[in-house]
Amino acid sequence: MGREPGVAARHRGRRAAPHPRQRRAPGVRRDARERRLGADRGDRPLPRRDHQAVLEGEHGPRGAERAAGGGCRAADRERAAPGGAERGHRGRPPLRRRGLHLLRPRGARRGREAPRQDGGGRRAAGRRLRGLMSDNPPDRDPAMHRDERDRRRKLAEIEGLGVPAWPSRYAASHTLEAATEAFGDLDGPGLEAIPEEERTVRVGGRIVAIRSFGKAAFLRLSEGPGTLQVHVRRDVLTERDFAVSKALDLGDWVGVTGPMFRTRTDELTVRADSLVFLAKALLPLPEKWHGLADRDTRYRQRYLDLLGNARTREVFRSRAAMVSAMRRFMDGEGFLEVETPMLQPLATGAAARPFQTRHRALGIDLYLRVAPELYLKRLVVGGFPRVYEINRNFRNEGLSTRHNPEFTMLEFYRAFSDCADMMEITERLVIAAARAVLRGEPAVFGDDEIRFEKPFARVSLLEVTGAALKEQGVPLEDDDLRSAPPLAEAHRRLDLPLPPDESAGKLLLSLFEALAERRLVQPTFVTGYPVEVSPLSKASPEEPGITERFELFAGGLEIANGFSELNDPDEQAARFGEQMAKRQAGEDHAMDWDYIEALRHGLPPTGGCGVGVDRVAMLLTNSPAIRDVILFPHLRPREGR
RNA sequence: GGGCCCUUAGCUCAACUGGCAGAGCAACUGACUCUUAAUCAGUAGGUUGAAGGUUCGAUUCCUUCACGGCUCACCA
Repeated sequence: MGREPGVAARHRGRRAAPHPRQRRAPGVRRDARERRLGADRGDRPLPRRDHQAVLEGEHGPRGAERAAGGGCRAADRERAAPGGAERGHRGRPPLRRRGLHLLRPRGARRGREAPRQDGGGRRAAGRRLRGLMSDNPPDRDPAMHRDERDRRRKLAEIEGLGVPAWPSRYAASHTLEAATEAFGDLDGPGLEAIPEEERTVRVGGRIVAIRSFGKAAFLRLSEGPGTLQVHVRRDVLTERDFAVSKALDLGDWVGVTGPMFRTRTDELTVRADSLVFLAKALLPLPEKWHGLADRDTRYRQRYLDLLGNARTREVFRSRAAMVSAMRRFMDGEGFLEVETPMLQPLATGAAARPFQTRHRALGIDLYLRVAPELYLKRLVVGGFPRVYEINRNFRNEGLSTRHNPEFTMLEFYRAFSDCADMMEITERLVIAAARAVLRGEPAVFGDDEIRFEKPFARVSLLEVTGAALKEQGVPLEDDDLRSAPPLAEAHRRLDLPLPPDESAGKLLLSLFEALAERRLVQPTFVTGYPVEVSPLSKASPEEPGITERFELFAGGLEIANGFSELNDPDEQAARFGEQMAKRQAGEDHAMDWDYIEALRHGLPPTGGCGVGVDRVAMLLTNSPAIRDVILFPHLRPREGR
């Protein structure tokens, strides 16, 4: 609420003196100026059903009505008493809501008759509904877009013609995409050579462009990934269908039946022999040239973004393709897809602040999970040696271009595997995901080109951080990179804030994140994470302070984190204990005795890995912000207004 | 929470050093039966985010606030 249009509408409603408008009988031709939305492609394909119906003889207005009437009752009534529904509306002026004239001093001054009709029970119901939604009198309701009045008037015109305004069903013979595919290969003469019945289609879509010529018009329909032009002619349509066509607005949904042909400019087009009204858009489409540009509106009203911006639709198609490729890959590797609790009594598996909630019946507090990790490993204990889950995690932290409070992670575990195996499979997984979206092309991410090709670089945390420090003019010896005081000194010299826990491991990781992470553009496995920052990974037998763990970076983003799972229950209990002892402000660690008990039943040597699905989607769709790959990202709630 | 930036018609944006607030698109009225950002003629649409200050005069300069963005911090 409180979006710009509403605010402006409020001002206008209060003080603007609308220009007097001629009253017209329903169905009278409206303006003939053309309107249009930038041509684009739609998104979802429509289910193909009854595609043959039209080709089996349901041509013409009759058939169209039948389809529009949702079957039936409405259409049958219509046939029984043509124009019957019209009577109730005939003679009424177009929709104006009662009391509007009070706000129109100029019109009144000019002596123009103030509109004061009720518009029928349906109108009244709509008004009551709006009354419920808002404390404002309807005519100054800020929720009423300035264009909505006109659109409601046209809706009334359509209803006044006896046409069902909100039919239930539409039996298309083709999706727009399918119709284009079926006839797109034929040129004009080629189409003419086919009998009309055989090139007749029944298609539906949203009107995204109207170019009107008084007695004829071109409509551009959009539906799913398809788009198709429709030619409307007065000498072809029934009088009523033509009247409906004159009352259409951009954004409305219609269906048409007629033969395909090619225009003089060679565009594949349906000649509308009949036209069915399917649904009204009371609010206008996003702006036609620039699309929807306002970031905030794009996120808050994603449907408008999808409607107006082909690029947005493409991003989310790519994301879907990527996720299904990941799923196919895991299935192909013999992993079992599982679902583990989102509501957990303890938020474990990652060091992050959880969201807290309450279960009434049980009388307990629960947390939204921060990671599925410990549950998935319980499943390995239970005898599912390969499991994975693609699902949401919730972390009660700040929002940024790389963080959304809920994000999607693919997490998988494989028995008899270690960190190195996990790197190998992660590499193949990420390449498979990239291939599904990019089809072999390198990923363009900002100014960089990222090549998801075997083998990904491998580098140790010590090496890469040491090199970055050296470049910053703060060279440290290997020993110093493992020791807290020199690492803390490096922070001071580089004017970096110290992490709350000043262990050597945290300090090293802090320097890595500050100096090195962003520069890992090509896919790179970083290995050798200190034990202090890896409480769930197994320590290396050779280097006691170092774990068998890796993180994968690309485009400067962390996209995966995997390790040899710590399966010694005593060691795990000790690590949890250390964490609790060191508990810092904000860090909310807990001893998960239930998990320890599971480990005591014996977890085989297991490798695990989590992949940030949103982050990978960012890389593969060249999206600089995580919000661009999440359909409905979290935003600060709108205030005031 | 800190820093920087933005806010002008429904949308996208102009408006010189402080001097009558504009355009395109959308809307509305009219013309037009093959258009492709169709075209043509006309109409309407603004408390320039809010409040205060400086000034003869504020969209413009100053202060505060609000909304939004970016960024930093937080985020094993």
